[in-house]
Amino acid sequence: MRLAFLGTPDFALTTLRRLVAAGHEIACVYSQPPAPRGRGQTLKPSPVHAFALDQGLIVRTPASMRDPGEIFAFEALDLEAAVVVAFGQILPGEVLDAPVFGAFNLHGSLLPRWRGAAPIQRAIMAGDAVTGVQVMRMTPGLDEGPILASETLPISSLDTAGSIFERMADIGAELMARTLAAVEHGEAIETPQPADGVTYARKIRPKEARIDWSRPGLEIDRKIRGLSPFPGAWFLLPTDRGPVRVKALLSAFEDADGAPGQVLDDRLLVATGQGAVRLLRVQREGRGPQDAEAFLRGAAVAAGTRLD
RNA sequence: CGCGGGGUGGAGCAGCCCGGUAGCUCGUCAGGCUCAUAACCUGAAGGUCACAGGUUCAAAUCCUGUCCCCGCAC
Repeated sequence: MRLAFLGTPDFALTTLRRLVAAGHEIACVYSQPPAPRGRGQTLKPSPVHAFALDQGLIVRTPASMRDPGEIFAFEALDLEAAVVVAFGQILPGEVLDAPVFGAFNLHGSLLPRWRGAAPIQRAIMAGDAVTGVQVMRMTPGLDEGPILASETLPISSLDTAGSIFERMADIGAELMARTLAAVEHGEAIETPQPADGVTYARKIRPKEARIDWSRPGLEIDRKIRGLSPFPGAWFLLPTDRGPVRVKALLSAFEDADGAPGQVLDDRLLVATGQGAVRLLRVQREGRGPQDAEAFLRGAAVAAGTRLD
């Protein structure tokens, strides 16, 4: 089919690759404009943008798809369908209606639960045992369109946002490819979302990444895994040279008691407001991520240490 | 030129400020001990201290430049 692809991060790139491999004609790729991110303030194209350039695809990075000129250009593409995955912008109705078959979005939750920006992270932080990935027809409302395809994924106690993203990207890409084929052949079935069970997945803000050890251990464990690897739940570790910021990337809840923030053994078991959390993978500032074992080899944390 | 941290045997780190024999926790190999353990004991191999210059009697350490990695901010 003749498609436009709208997406930005690696998660979206997986689907774009799949659609290219499936032989679809990618009339244009849209992505968020290069921003001065990373160290050094350099302008860096998004993963989708970089891939598109590499493939020789046409790329557009408008600041807003609501711009009348952009809408006009989009309509002029004469599309059969638009595929949207983690694009990062709300699309106006004119854009959604422009392609013959409409616009389809890949979403990382079992709708209507976790509509919005950060469904995977919020599902883990809420302690959901199951999540999923779905293809939905886009409508003007926020993630309110009918569902065309759905696949569930269990969330284990050792899953992180990163591990779920990884699995979901592959499954989702496949799901989107199959759904487009069905749409093309007029075999797609659209099911409206249930009216009940609507929740919203607020965007992750760096501010919420600081660990408050007085919170219940289960909640802290979920936060650690839900925010891993990005932005990463963190705390301060006292050292000879002052407090060092350490990210917790993986953890497990354990039943143990102590003053919140106090380390209970020499293997990073930390007391919380209720129960304890064992840190399994960490990253201190300036260093790369490492398993607790490796971390402790170079920087032993004695029982009794108070984390902040 | 946004701010900051880092590159030291296979892994993780200390040493650098105040130049002067390469250190710690592990891993590996050999041997010993134990019913057993992330167990313990003995011994061994393994490093041009990221790279290139400079200063010095002497540089991991001080100075200059380059490459790579990471945290914040976004």
